[in-house]
Order: sequence, then structure tokens, then C-alpha cells
Amino acid sequence: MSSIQPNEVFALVDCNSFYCSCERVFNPTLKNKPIVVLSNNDGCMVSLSKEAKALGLKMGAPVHEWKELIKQHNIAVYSSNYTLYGDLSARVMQILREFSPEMEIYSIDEAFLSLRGMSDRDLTAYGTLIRDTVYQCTGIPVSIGIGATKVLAKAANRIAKKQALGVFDLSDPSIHDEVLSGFELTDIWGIARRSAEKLKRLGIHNAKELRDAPDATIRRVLTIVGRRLQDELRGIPCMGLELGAKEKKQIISSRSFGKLISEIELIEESIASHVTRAAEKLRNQGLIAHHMIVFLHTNPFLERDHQYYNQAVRTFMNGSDHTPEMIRLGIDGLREIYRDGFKFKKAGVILGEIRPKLHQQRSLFDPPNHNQLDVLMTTLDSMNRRFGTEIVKFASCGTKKHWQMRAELRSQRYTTNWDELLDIEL
DNA sequence: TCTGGGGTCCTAGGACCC
DNA sequence: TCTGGGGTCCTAGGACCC
Repeated sequence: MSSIQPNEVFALVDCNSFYCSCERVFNPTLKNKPIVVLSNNDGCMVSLSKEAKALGLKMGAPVHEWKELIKQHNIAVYSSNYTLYGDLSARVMQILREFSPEMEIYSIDEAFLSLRGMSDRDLTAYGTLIRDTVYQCTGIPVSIGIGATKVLAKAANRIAKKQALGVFDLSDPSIHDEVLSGFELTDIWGIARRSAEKLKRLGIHNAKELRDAPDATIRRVLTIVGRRLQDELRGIPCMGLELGAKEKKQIISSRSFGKLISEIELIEESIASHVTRAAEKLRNQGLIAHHMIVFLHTNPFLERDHQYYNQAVRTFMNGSDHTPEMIRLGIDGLREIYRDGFKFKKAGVILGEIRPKLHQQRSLFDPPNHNQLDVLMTTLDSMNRRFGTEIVKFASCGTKKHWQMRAELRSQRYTTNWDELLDIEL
């Protein structure tokens, strides 16, 4: 549902250090202080305030490697609070929607707006108005980049992030040569380490050189994806706005274990829990899945350990969103791939061939209580929604959760261990 | 000791068919 | 020298994104 309009102008609005900014909204004493927010399992740093970046902390780095620095500078450390971030994101998006009839929510903290037909206005001034309004209404600071294509808007956004104004307009082609020649390859949206290495071997070192390289060369080394990107850098739009919600193609639920696990009973509990979560996601979106992949693996970081990775596929002939049926097949798949004698690190499920439940084919072989199961699932979901997650659940998910992530087990220790790190001056 | 989780898209190559 | 070739479907793996 992406259509490309002539004379398009895109604005990319991106929240600054989004998770950190969310924490600040509810705790203003954190303003101007270094903050990091950790990944799901308190493993890596996934959001850093600019003060934290200035101290040398790196996005995506394992937090345990930086304990000293964190302690030394009293950096505030938070586990992720996705409920909070999702809520604030919705408020930001709601405000953005008022500034353009066409908008694509690209991620939890980014949206593209179409500014087509506004080129007679001062786009920088319009961007500034958007930025000020979002901040005033939500307390979340954003940066805005403007350009003729999504890739150029992304690039402009990167520049905006470094400037006090927080808005950068790259819609005038006369400044492209200068801007793009100072733009590193890996800073281009869609180019990461691997592609940058290939380009450098060809003597291409920045965005301008990529833009001006021969089409056939780029097609050969970066496939059609790279060729499109090249056109986008030239101001020829290849990507339109995705209006409306995109249909999901798969739903994943997986987690690393809090510690290495060998016992199949514990892994079965984790699989049952992942299936439960994935099935809830399906039903929330009115979808059914036609197959499920169960996977299990050891810790690839422990190179000396014997490694094992495997997956099993199970199919639901007419699609399913019924938790009990899916748990049964999930555990069946796990038993097929489980091997004794390994120390496992992670397990999960992937639901695929997802389609709207409305289109579900019924068959002669459906259990006679199929509709009752639908009712059961609906009831279960509404109880869990009303009284809290997992107020009602399946026994196979276990109650002790020995497999669960450290974040849960560690929460007590977290506050004690890191208390001094959180030292917030009031 | 400790290294996230959830997604998408593209390509190459094998299997299979006629 | 190699001798059919074109088409489809599926899967594994690479690469990227937030």
C-alpha cells in the first residue's frame, strides 16, 4: 500500500534518545544527567542520553563491560519499561498526525510525514512548529529531517540531531554535493558494515560517491536494494509512505534464559509461555497462523562449549489462534529437537503464514467444540486484560519459571546492587 | 558471571517438473 | 571438454532496520 507521488517531500520525525526521554518525562530530576536504558534482559544498553554518549558509552554494548564507568559517573540505569514507552509513543504520534494528512509510523519513535504541496512554505519553520508542539504536549524532544526521498529525509534527520535547532531541510538539491560528500557510508539508511566494506573496496567512501557511482556496479555488489538506495540519494523516490498498518508476516516470541539450562522440563515451560504470548498477539490483531517454528540453541558466545541449534516446524492445517492446541504442537516440536547433554541459552517460537481470522477456512475435521474454544480464548484474554497478565494461564507454562530471564530473578538484586548508580540528587 | 528481541527483504542454490 | 533448458517452489543465509 505504498504509493509514490510526484513532487513528494518527506519529513522524518525522530524522538531523541526515546527511552531515556520517556524516563525523564516522569522524573524531571534526570534532566541533563546521563541515562541509559537496558535491553529486555538487562543485557545491553539500547538507549543512551546524549550525556551518556558523551561519556563514551556505546549503543548496543553489553552493560557489564561498562560497570566501572557507570559507577564512576553516577549514570542512571533503567530496565526497559515498554508499556510506558508504547503509551508515550502513541501520544507523540497522535500529535504528529495533526500536521499532515499522510503519515507513516515507522517505529516506536519515528514517523514519516508527507509535506507534499507545502514547498511554498518555509519548511524549516514548519518543522520547528512541529518540534515545539510535540515537546510542549508530551515533554519528548524530537529532531526533524526534510528531503525529497525517505533516504534523504533520514540523512537530514541525522544532521538535525547534531544541531541546536533540531530541524534540517535538505529539500534544496543545490546543497546536496556538500552535504553528501561529508556523509559516511554507514550513516546512510540501509548501509551497514558489510555493504560499506564492499563499497570501500571499490573506492566509494561517502554518500556522494555512492550516489554518483555507475548503476551497474551498485546493482552487482548491493543488489536491487542498493540500486534503489542510490536513486533515493539522487532525489528519485523509490519508497513511498506506508499508510495504514502493515500486515504482519510473522510473530516471534523468544527470550534468552536467565542461566544455562539442560532440563527439558524447564524448556517446555518456556516454550509453553512463548506460545501463549505469541497466541495472545495473534488474537489481539484478529489473526491466525498456519505454521509455527520452535527453535532452541546453546550460547554462541561460549565458543568452547559444544554448540547446537535446531528448529522444528509444525503446521495448523486451517490456521489457529487457540493457545492449548498451539502449546501441544509447540512442545511436540521441542521434544523432536531437544538433545540431552547441551547447555541451552535461548528458545522461542515463530508463527508464520499469518492471515486474518475472518478468512479462516473451517473443515469437517475441526473439533466440534471449535466455537467454544474461541469463546474460551476471548474470555481468557479479557480476564488477563482486566486483572493483569497471567492471572489465568496454562499449567504447562509452569509457576516457578526457573528458566526466566535474570531481569525477573534479579530485580531485587538490581536495586541493591545498583542503588548507588541510581543516586539521584533531588 | 554477565552479550536483546522483533521484524523485513533479497538471493543463491537445490529439488523437482515437463 | 562440458551437451537440454526453462520454469517453479522452497529454504537457508545474508544483510539490514529499530
